[in-house]
Amino acid sequence: MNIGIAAKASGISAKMIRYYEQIGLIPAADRTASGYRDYSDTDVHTLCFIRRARDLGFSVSEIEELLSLWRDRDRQSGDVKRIALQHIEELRSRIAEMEGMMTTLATLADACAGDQRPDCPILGDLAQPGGRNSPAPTKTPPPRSSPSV
Amino acid sequence: MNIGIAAKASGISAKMIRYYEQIGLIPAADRTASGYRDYSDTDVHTLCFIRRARDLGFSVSEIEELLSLWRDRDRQSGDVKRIALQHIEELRSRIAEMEGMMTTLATLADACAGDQRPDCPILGDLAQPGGRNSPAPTKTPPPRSSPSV
DNA sequence: TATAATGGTTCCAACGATGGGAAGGTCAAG
DNA sequence: CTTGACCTTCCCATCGTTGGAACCATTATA
Repeated sequence: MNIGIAAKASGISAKMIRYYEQIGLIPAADRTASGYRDYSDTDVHTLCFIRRARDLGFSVSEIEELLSLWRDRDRQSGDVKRIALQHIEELRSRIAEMEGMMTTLATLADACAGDQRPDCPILGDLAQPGGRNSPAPTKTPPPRSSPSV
Repeated sequence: MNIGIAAKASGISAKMIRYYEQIGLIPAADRTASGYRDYSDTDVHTLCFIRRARDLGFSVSEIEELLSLWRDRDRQSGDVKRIALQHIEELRSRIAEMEGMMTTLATLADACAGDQRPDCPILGDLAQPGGRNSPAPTKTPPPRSSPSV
Protein backbone atom coordinates (compact mmCIF):
# COMPACT_ATOMS: atom_id res chain seq x y z
CA MET A 1 0.00 0.00 0.00
CA ASN A 2 1.06 3.60 -0.58
CA ILE A 3 2.45 5.81 2.14
CA GLY A 4 -0.76 7.86 2.37
CA ILE A 5 -2.82 4.80 3.22
CA ALA A 6 -0.24 3.61 5.70
CA ALA A 7 -0.25 7.07 7.22
CA LYS A 8 -4.00 7.08 7.71
CA ALA A 9 -4.01 3.53 9.00
CA SER A 10 -1.27 4.22 11.53
CA GLY A 11 -2.09 7.77 12.48
CA ILE A 12 1.42 8.89 11.61
CA SER A 13 1.77 11.50 8.89
CA ALA A 14 3.50 10.56 5.65
CA LYS A 15 6.07 13.21 6.45
CA MET A 16 6.93 11.54 9.70
CA ILE A 17 7.03 8.06 8.18
CA ARG A 18 9.66 9.26 5.74
CA TYR A 19 11.48 10.95 8.58
CA TYR A 20 11.46 7.80 10.71
CA GLU A 21 12.88 5.91 7.76
CA GLN A 22 15.52 8.55 7.26
CA ILE A 23 16.75 8.44 10.84
CA GLY A 24 16.71 4.66 10.85
CA LEU A 25 13.86 4.11 13.28
CA ILE A 26 12.20 1.93 10.67
CA PRO A 27 13.92 0.11 7.82
CA ALA A 28 13.71 1.53 4.33
CA ALA A 29 10.40 0.56 2.82
CA ASP A 30 10.13 -1.54 -0.30
CA ARG A 31 9.63 0.42 -3.49
CA THR A 32 7.30 -0.16 -6.37
CA ALA A 33 8.65 -0.08 -9.92
CA SER A 34 7.88 3.63 -10.05
CA GLY A 35 9.68 4.42 -6.84
CA TYR A 36 6.70 4.67 -4.49
CA ARG A 37 7.21 3.30 -1.01
CA ASP A 38 5.21 0.13 -0.49
CA TYR A 39 3.94 -0.87 2.94
CA SER A 40 2.62 -4.18 4.23
CA ASP A 41 0.19 -4.75 7.08
CA THR A 42 3.18 -5.69 9.19
CA ASP A 43 4.77 -2.34 8.46
CA VAL A 44 1.57 -0.60 9.48
CA HIS A 45 1.51 -2.64 12.65
CA THR A 46 4.99 -1.38 13.45
CA LEU A 47 3.91 2.17 12.72
CA CYS A 48 0.97 1.80 15.07
CA PHE A 49 3.36 0.56 17.73
CA ILE A 50 5.44 3.64 17.20
CA ARG A 51 2.44 5.94 17.33
CA ARG A 52 1.20 4.41 20.51
CA ALA A 53 4.62 4.77 22.11
CA ARG A 54 4.81 8.33 20.91
CA ASP A 55 1.39 9.05 22.39
CA LEU A 56 2.78 7.88 25.70
CA GLY A 57 5.53 10.43 25.40
CA PHE A 58 8.44 8.13 24.61
CA SER A 59 11.27 9.76 22.71
CA VAL A 60 12.46 8.40 19.40
CA SER A 61 15.49 6.80 21.00
CA GLU A 62 13.32 5.12 23.62
CA ILE A 63 10.99 3.93 20.90
CA GLU A 64 14.03 2.53 19.15
CA GLU A 65 14.82 0.46 22.23
CA LEU A 66 11.22 -0.63 22.66
CA LEU A 67 10.99 -1.68 19.03
CA SER A 68 14.12 -3.75 19.29
CA LEU A 69 12.82 -5.43 22.45
CA TRP A 70 9.48 -6.00 20.76
CA ARG A 71 11.19 -7.82 17.93
CA ASP A 72 13.40 -9.83 20.26
CA ARG A 73 11.68 -13.03 21.31
CA ASP A 74 14.28 -13.59 24.00
CA ARG A 75 13.78 -10.20 25.57
CA GLN A 76 13.50 -9.79 29.30
CA SER A 77 10.42 -7.92 30.41
CA GLY A 78 12.65 -6.26 33.00
CA ASP A 79 14.34 -4.33 30.24
CA VAL A 80 11.02 -3.02 29.00
CA LYS A 81 9.87 -2.16 32.48
CA ARG A 82 13.09 -0.32 33.16
CA ILE A 83 12.52 1.92 30.16
CA ALA A 84 8.95 2.53 31.19
CA LEU A 85 9.83 3.37 34.79
CA GLN A 86 12.57 5.67 33.64
CA HIS A 87 10.10 7.47 31.42
CA ILE A 88 7.59 7.68 34.24
CA GLU A 89 10.23 9.34 36.38
CA GLU A 90 10.99 11.78 33.61
CA LEU A 91 7.30 12.62 33.33
CA ARG A 92 6.95 12.95 37.07
CA SER A 93 9.84 15.35 37.19
CA ARG A 94 8.56 17.51 34.37
CA ILE A 95 5.10 17.56 35.88
CA ALA A 96 6.49 18.60 39.24
CA GLU A 97 8.42 21.39 37.62
CA MET A 98 5.39 22.69 35.79
CA GLU A 99 3.23 22.40 38.87
CA GLY A 100 5.74 24.53 40.71
CA MET A 101 5.44 27.17 38.04
CA MET A 102 1.69 26.93 38.10
CA THR A 103 1.45 27.27 41.86
CA THR A 104 3.65 30.32 41.88
CA LEU A 105 1.80 31.88 39.00
CA ALA A 106 -1.58 31.12 40.49
CA THR A 107 -0.57 32.79 43.74
CA LEU A 108 0.66 35.85 41.90
CA ALA A 109 -2.36 36.03 39.64
CA ASP A 110 -4.61 35.68 42.64
CA ALA A 111 -2.95 38.65 44.27
CA CYS A 112 -3.31 40.71 41.12
CA ALA A 113 -6.39 42.86 40.83
CA GLY A 114 -6.42 42.52 37.08
CA ASP A 115 -8.09 45.85 36.45
CA GLN A 116 -6.97 49.04 34.77
CA ARG A 117 -4.64 50.10 37.53
CA PRO A 118 -0.92 49.61 36.87
CA ASP A 119 0.03 48.06 40.20
CA CYS A 120 0.72 44.39 39.62
CA PRO A 121 2.17 41.77 41.96
CA ILE A 122 3.05 39.60 38.98
CA LEU A 123 5.35 42.20 37.50
CA GLY A 124 6.49 42.97 41.02
CA ASP A 125 7.69 39.43 41.47
CA LEU A 126 9.36 39.23 38.09
CA ALA A 127 11.16 42.49 38.71
CA GLN A 128 12.52 41.56 42.11
CA PRO A 129 16.19 42.47 42.17
CA GLY A 130 18.13 39.25 42.32
CA GLY A 131 15.42 37.14 40.82
CA ARG A 132 17.58 34.15 41.61
CA ASN A 133 16.64 34.44 45.24
CA SER A 134 13.11 35.52 44.74
CA PRO A 135 10.93 33.46 47.02
CA ALA A 136 8.71 31.18 45.06
CA PRO A 137 5.68 30.47 47.19
CA THR A 138 5.99 26.75 46.62
CA LYS A 139 6.52 24.11 49.18
CA THR A 140 10.04 23.49 47.98
CA PRO A 141 12.82 24.83 50.20
CA PRO A 142 14.86 27.92 49.24
CA PRO A 143 16.63 27.67 45.91
CA ARG A 144 20.17 26.42 45.72
CA SER A 145 22.94 28.17 43.86
CA SER A 146 22.38 26.02 40.79
CA PRO A 147 19.10 26.53 39.02
CA SER A 148 16.89 23.50 38.77
CA VAL A 149 17.01 21.88 35.33
CA MET B 1 30.39 45.44 32.67
CA ASN B 2 31.25 42.64 30.25
CA ILE B 3 28.75 40.09 29.06
CA GLY B 4 30.26 37.34 31.19
CA ILE B 5 29.69 39.30 34.37
CA ALA B 6 26.19 40.21 33.32
CA ALA B 7 25.57 36.55 32.53
CA LYS B 8 26.65 35.42 35.98
CA ALA B 9 24.73 38.21 37.67
CA SER B 10 21.54 37.42 35.81
CA GLY B 11 21.77 33.67 35.51
CA ILE B 12 21.39 33.86 31.75
CA SER B 13 24.25 32.52 29.66
CA ALA B 14 26.22 34.91 27.49
CA LYS B 15 25.06 32.90 24.51
CA MET B 16 21.45 33.52 25.36
CA ILE B 17 22.00 37.19 26.09
CA ARG B 18 23.39 37.63 22.58
CA TYR B 19 20.50 35.61 21.23
CA TYR B 20 17.92 37.73 23.06
CA GLU B 21 19.56 40.79 21.62
CA GLN B 22 19.53 39.27 18.16
CA ILE B 23 15.82 38.49 18.22
CA GLY B 24 15.04 41.90 19.63
CA LEU B 25 13.88 40.81 23.07
CA ILE B 26 16.39 43.25 24.54
CA PRO B 27 17.85 46.31 22.83
CA ALA B 28 21.35 46.14 21.42
CA ALA B 29 23.82 46.69 24.24
CA ASP B 30 26.24 49.55 24.29
CA ARG B 31 29.71 48.73 23.02
CA THR B 32 33.11 49.59 24.38
CA ALA B 33 35.74 51.04 22.08
CA SER B 34 36.96 47.53 21.33
CA GLY B 35 33.51 46.22 20.45
CA TYR B 36 32.70 44.44 23.70
CA ARG B 37 29.07 44.65 24.84
CA ASP B 38 28.77 46.83 27.93
CA TYR B 39 25.98 46.26 30.45
CA SER B 40 24.65 48.46 33.20
CA ASP B 41 22.97 47.40 36.42
CA THR B 42 19.68 48.33 34.80
CA ASP B 43 20.41 45.94 31.96
CA VAL B 44 21.15 43.19 34.44
CA HIS B 45 17.90 43.95 36.18
CA THR B 46 16.08 43.45 32.92
CA LEU B 47 17.92 40.21 32.33
CA CYS B 48 16.92 38.99 35.77
CA PHE B 49 13.33 39.84 34.95
CA ILE B 50 13.64 37.74 31.83
CA ARG B 51 15.21 34.85 33.65
CA ARG B 52 12.53 34.85 36.30
CA ALA B 53 9.83 34.86 33.62
CA ARG B 54 11.62 32.08 31.81
CA ASP B 55 11.81 30.07 35.03
CA LEU B 56 8.05 30.39 35.22
CA GLY B 57 7.78 28.87 31.79
CA PHE B 58 6.82 31.95 29.79
CA SER B 59 7.71 31.82 26.12
CA VAL B 60 9.89 34.46 24.56
CA SER B 61 6.93 36.20 22.98
CA GLU B 62 5.10 36.26 26.29
CA ILE B 63 8.19 37.65 27.95
CA GLU B 64 8.26 40.29 25.26
CA GLU B 65 4.74 41.34 26.24
CA LEU B 66 5.55 41.26 29.93
CA LEU B 67 8.64 43.37 29.42
CA SER B 68 6.73 45.96 27.49
CA LEU B 69 4.06 46.08 30.19
CA TRP B 70 6.76 46.31 32.83
CA ARG B 71 8.22 49.34 31.12
CA ASP B 72 4.83 50.94 30.61
CA ARG B 73 3.88 53.02 33.61
CA ASP B 74 0.35 53.35 32.35
CA ARG B 75 -0.13 49.61 31.98
CA GLN B 76 -3.26 47.91 33.18
CA SER B 77 -2.65 45.06 35.56
CA GLY B 78 -5.47 43.26 33.78
CA ASP B 79 -3.23 42.85 30.76
CA VAL B 80 -0.54 41.24 32.85
CA LYS B 81 -3.00 39.00 34.61
CA ARG B 82 -4.49 37.90 31.31
CA ILE B 83 -1.10 36.72 30.10
CA ALA B 84 -0.46 34.92 33.36
CA LEU B 85 -3.84 33.20 33.37
CA GLN B 86 -3.40 32.17 29.79
CA HIS B 87 -0.04 30.65 30.64
CA ILE B 88 -1.51 28.89 33.63
CA GLU B 89 -4.08 27.30 31.36
CA GLU B 90 -1.35 26.21 29.00
CA LEU B 91 0.54 24.63 31.88
CA ARG B 92 -2.58 22.96 33.20
CA SER B 93 -3.27 21.43 29.83
CA ARG B 94 0.25 20.13 29.38
CA ILE B 95 0.27 18.73 32.87
CA ALA B 96 -3.00 16.94 32.28
CA GLU B 97 -1.66 15.41 29.12
CA MET B 98 1.46 14.14 30.82
CA GLU B 99 -0.49 12.87 33.77
CA GLY B 100 -2.59 10.84 31.39
CA MET B 101 0.52 9.28 29.95
CA MET B 102 1.88 8.64 33.39
CA THR B 103 -1.27 6.95 34.63
CA THR B 104 -1.41 4.64 31.66
CA LEU B 105 2.26 3.83 31.90
CA ALA B 106 2.10 3.24 35.62
CA THR B 107 -0.75 0.80 35.15
CA LEU B 108 1.14 -1.07 32.48
CA ALA B 109 4.39 -1.08 34.42
CA ASP B 110 2.55 -2.32 37.46
CA ALA B 111 1.21 -5.25 35.46
CA CYS B 112 4.66 -6.09 34.15
CA ALA B 113 6.67 -8.63 36.10
CA GLY B 114 9.91 -6.98 35.10
CA ASP B 115 11.96 -10.15 35.27
CA GLN B 116 13.83 -12.21 32.71
CA ARG B 117 10.73 -13.63 31.08
CA PRO B 118 9.75 -12.13 27.73
CA ASP B 119 6.04 -11.69 28.42
CA CYS B 120 5.34 -8.02 28.86
CA PRO B 121 2.03 -6.16 29.16
CA ILE B 122 3.76 -2.94 28.20
CA LEU B 123 4.83 -4.24 24.82
CA GLY B 124 1.46 -5.96 24.62
CA ASP B 125 -0.30 -2.65 24.89
CA LEU B 126 1.98 -0.89 22.45
CA ALA B 127 1.54 -3.71 19.95
CA GLN B 128 -2.24 -3.64 20.07
CA PRO B 129 -3.32 -3.52 16.47
CA GLY B 130 -4.57 -0.02 16.08
CA GLY B 131 -3.68 1.10 19.54
CA ARG B 132 -6.33 2.59 21.76
CA ASN B 133 -7.77 5.25 19.59
CA SER B 134 -6.85 4.36 16.06
CA PRO B 135 -8.75 2.48 13.40
CA ALA B 136 -8.15 -1.21 12.98
CA PRO B 137 -5.56 -1.74 10.28
CA THR B 138 -7.53 -4.22 8.27
CA LYS B 139 -7.29 -4.48 4.53
CA THR B 140 -10.39 -2.35 4.21
CA PRO B 141 -10.15 0.23 6.93
CA PRO B 142 -13.47 1.96 7.45
CA PRO B 143 -13.36 5.64 6.56
CA ARG B 144 -12.69 7.31 9.84
CA SER B 145 -13.41 10.89 10.61
CA SER B 146 -10.36 12.84 11.71
CA PRO B 147 -8.77 11.15 14.71
CA SER B 148 -7.80 13.02 17.81
CA VAL B 149 -4.85 15.36 17.47
C1' DT C 1 58.14 43.04 26.89
C1' DA C 2 56.71 38.62 25.33
C1' DT C 3 53.57 35.26 26.01
C1' DA C 4 49.87 32.56 27.77
C1' DA C 5 45.36 32.45 29.50
C1' DT C 6 41.00 34.30 29.71
C1' DG C 7 37.18 36.21 27.53
C1' DG C 8 35.09 38.77 24.07
C1' DT C 9 33.29 38.85 18.81
C1' DT C 10 30.76 36.71 14.68
C1' DC C 11 28.99 32.97 12.11
C1' DC C 12 27.34 28.33 11.42
C1' DA C 13 25.29 24.11 12.94
C1' DA C 14 22.85 21.00 15.78
C1' DC C 15 19.24 19.20 18.80
C1' DG C 16 13.68 16.72 18.53
C1' DA C 17 9.74 16.21 16.24
C1' DT C 18 6.99 18.19 13.07
C1' DG C 19 4.95 21.02 9.34
C1' DG C 20 5.11 23.73 4.92
C1' DG C 21 6.09 24.10 0.37
C1' DA C 22 8.29 23.82 -4.32
C1' DA C 23 9.42 21.19 -8.46
C1' DG C 24 8.57 17.26 -10.79
C1' DG C 25 7.08 12.21 -11.66
C1' DT C 26 2.99 8.58 -11.41
C1' DC C 27 -1.52 6.73 -11.24
C1' DA C 28 -6.46 6.21 -12.01
C1' DA C 29 -10.82 8.01 -13.48
C1' DG C 30 -13.46 10.50 -16.83
C1' DC D 1 -5.59 12.67 -23.23
C1' DT D 2 -6.56 15.50 -19.44
C1' DT D 3 -7.26 16.24 -14.73
C1' DG D 4 -6.57 15.78 -10.06
C1' DA D 5 -4.84 13.19 -6.39
C1' DC D 6 -0.87 11.18 -4.89
C1' DC D 7 4.00 10.22 -4.72
C1' DT D 8 9.14 11.60 -4.87
C1' DT D 9 13.22 14.51 -3.10
C1' DC D 10 14.99 18.67 -1.23
C1' DC D 11 15.07 22.75 1.50
C1' DC D 12 13.32 25.74 5.15
C1' DA D 13 11.01 27.00 9.68
C1' DT D 14 9.80 26.17 14.22
C1' DC D 15 11.65 26.99 19.71
C1' DG D 16 15.19 27.74 23.09
C1' DT D 17 19.53 26.46 23.81
C1' DT D 18 24.18 24.76 23.30
C1' DG D 19 28.49 23.85 20.88
C1' DG D 20 32.36 24.93 18.11
C1' DA D 21 35.56 27.42 14.94
C1' DA D 22 38.16 31.37 13.78
C1' DC D 23 39.60 35.45 15.24
C1' DC D 24 40.38 39.81 18.27
C1' DA D 25 41.02 42.16 23.09
C1' DT D 26 42.41 42.29 27.69
C1' DT D 27 44.94 40.86 31.52
C1' DA D 28 48.30 38.31 34.28
C1' DT D 29 52.55 36.31 34.69
C1' DA D 30 57.43 34.96 33.66
